[in-house]
Amino acid sequence: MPQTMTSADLRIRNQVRLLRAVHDAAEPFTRAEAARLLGIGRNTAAALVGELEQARLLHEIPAETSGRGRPTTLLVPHPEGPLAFAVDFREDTWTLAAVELGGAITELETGEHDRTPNAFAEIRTAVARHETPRLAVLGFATSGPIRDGHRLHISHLGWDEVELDELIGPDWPRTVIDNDARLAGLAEARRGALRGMGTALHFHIDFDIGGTLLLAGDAQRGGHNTAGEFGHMPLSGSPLQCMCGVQGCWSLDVGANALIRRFGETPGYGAGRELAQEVVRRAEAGESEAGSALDDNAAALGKGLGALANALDPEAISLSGLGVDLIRMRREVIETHCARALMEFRRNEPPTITAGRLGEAGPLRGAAEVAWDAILNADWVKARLASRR
Amino acid sequence: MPQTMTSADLRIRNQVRLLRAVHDAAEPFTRAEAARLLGIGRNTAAALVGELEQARLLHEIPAETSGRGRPTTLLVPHPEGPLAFAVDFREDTWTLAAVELGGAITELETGEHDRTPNAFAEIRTAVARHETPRLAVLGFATSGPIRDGHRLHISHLGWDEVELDELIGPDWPRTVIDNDARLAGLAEARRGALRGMGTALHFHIDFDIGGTLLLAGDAQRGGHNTAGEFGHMPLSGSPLQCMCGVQGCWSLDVGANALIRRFGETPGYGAGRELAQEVVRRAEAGESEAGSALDDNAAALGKGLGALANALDPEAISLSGLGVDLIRMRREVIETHCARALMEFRRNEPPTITAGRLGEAGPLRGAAEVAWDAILNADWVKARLASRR
DNA sequence: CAGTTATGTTCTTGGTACGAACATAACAAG
DNA sequence: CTTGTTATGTTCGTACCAAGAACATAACTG
Repeated sequence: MPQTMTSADLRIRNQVRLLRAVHDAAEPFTRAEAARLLGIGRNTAAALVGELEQARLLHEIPAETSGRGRPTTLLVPHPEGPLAFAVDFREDTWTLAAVELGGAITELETGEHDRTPNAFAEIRTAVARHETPRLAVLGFATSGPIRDGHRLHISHLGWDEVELDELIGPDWPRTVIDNDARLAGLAEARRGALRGMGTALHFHIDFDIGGTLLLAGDAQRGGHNTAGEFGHMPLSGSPLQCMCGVQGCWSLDVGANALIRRFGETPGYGAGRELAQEVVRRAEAGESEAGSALDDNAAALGKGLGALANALDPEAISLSGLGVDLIRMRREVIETHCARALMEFRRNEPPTITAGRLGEAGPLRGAAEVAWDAILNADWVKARLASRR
Repeated sequence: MPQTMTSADLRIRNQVRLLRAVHDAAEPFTRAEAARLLGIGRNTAAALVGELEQARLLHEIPAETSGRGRPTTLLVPHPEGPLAFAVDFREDTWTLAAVELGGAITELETGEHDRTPNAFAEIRTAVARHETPRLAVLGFATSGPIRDGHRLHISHLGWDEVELDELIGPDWPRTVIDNDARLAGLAEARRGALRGMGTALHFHIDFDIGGTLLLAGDAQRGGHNTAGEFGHMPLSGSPLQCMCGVQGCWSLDVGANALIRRFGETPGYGAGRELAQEVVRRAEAGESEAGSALDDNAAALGKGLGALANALDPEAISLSGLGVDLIRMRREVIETHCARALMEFRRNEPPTITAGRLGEAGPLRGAAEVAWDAILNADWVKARLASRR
């Protein structure tokens, strides 16, 4: 509500703040705590909550009493309240889940797909199978950049700027779509390792590196919605040509493709991920060639992270995908090379480098976040309150 | 005002929005236009403006009548309203200026300094010479990172993490300090080449490269206030060791130091800037060795810009310092190498690369912006309204 | 069992923006 | 020169909001 603001909008605004607080909180809180949190009176809080309860957005349940004072109620999502559906669309499979206010997630269905845009229709059917009047919004995580918000490019499926407006038609629920690496980062920023950070970075390391800059819990999208291709900066000095059309990309030295290339296989997609996992297993088993491949990967990763830290000064950096393995097995290599790439004056407070806390669920959780973001605003809440009185 | 919000705060909020609009507008606007802009009624606008006039924050002057309708007034800064002072602190000199709401700037004094922290005391004296009750806040642009907002490091003056809290004491006016490259970028984003951009980058090219990421008109500061050291990423493949302690920095190939090194001089500070300017002049005169040095500089610049564009997806990039010369004389080289470093799928909409519009005044104008930012908020305006009724 | 404490509830109050109706000062057309 | 048109200013009554004070309530404590 950056624009007009009447006293009636004030109420809505506080209700949105309250819903947002409930959604973002790590633990449920009581109505009295909510009043303190928002800086409003107990009487006002009661009025806000009352209306939200009527609109089936919040529900009050008796809080287990602790200490003195009149017992109060815990604010929880309404059992008949709106749901966000979240879809994680991967190379061969998809997952559909329902997410309540507050982030509680229930997996609804998973399926395989044929790697063609038909998959979207299948997913729409799956959504229909689980559709309920409670469904309010759908978040969709895919891979590859979505230019200008509607042209989807997934190179490993051979999708060349597929027009999303044709795949996601008017029969779809309200839908928000974004790419997996960005959404995984967003999820870490909201509910994972990057929670509470003002400036942070997240990288998902798969075949190559995708990532996102997170500022105050929001993922940055760039001018054409294609921000985040950190893997395509020449940060580790590779002499090779990248499939993206540029020479020397960081992704040539970090990720599954780099591991595979080391063992004489042609980088690409498909079975490459399993090959990379095998390299990790062998390295864990102590095989020296595999270990040294991991060393190189970790060194290049660290070097790039240090360079990015110079420019962007993150408080913390989280990793997902292969990054989790690298940090588990080669933390020291990463940190050493990161420090070496950091400007000297900042080596005494390097960014924390950590594994993401949401693991494989990152993109799905991130999709849920952007879905909820799309409705946790004055306009939607206002309409909801008006329709349910 | 993210926290409490009563109906009284609503008025303040709208008044801040109005002041912000006046400050940010390219051209003055009338009271009726203001009402439309803020989405409020004419009556409300009259009330807001009336109070702001009484607080000597806004002034109404008759607008030259155009077309039909009752004549209205133009909203301009109050002639006795608050002033921000802005300081640009450079290698050997400083400039002090006064800036009104809306950005109108008056230079007050310039001076030289002895390159020691004494300079701050001299500047404080100069401020005192021009001090008026109208002075509300001081913005200060310096060079070098200011860690955690209070430890200033200026390597070319040999200042190693000077404690700002000792230099800027309680006898100073309310003071906001930041580094020149970041402030120059902010100024471009607010009043220059990057105006209105959601995502943009600015780079100041001097001995090396400093810059800032600008999102929705705000410069990003990072977790320790040291974001912006883009020059210390290995973007152009230099094999050399950088003075910052890292190998391969972009700054080794772009900027005055790179030009100087090419001609056998030791990079460093002092006379280097003039040497670099001489190289530029010689190149303009057609001297081939100088021209080729410029080519290399421009190529490395373009390459780095492309890499950064992949990651951050700016709509536009502006340059200051030596960058202005490079873009004037070698635009094509920069753009060619930028395109080459861009991922293929985005080469058809590369970021606009342009010279900054504020030239040498960038840091000063940026300092004025952060100074005004510090007071154009609910708390300050509320206090001002309360004290002047 | 009485006192303490934290919270819920009720009612009054000051303040806000809005809408409608009217006033005003320019221009335009005859 | 007069009358209509147009955009803006002004006044007044209305709906709404959050705050504050006073009181009620339900636990715990000693």
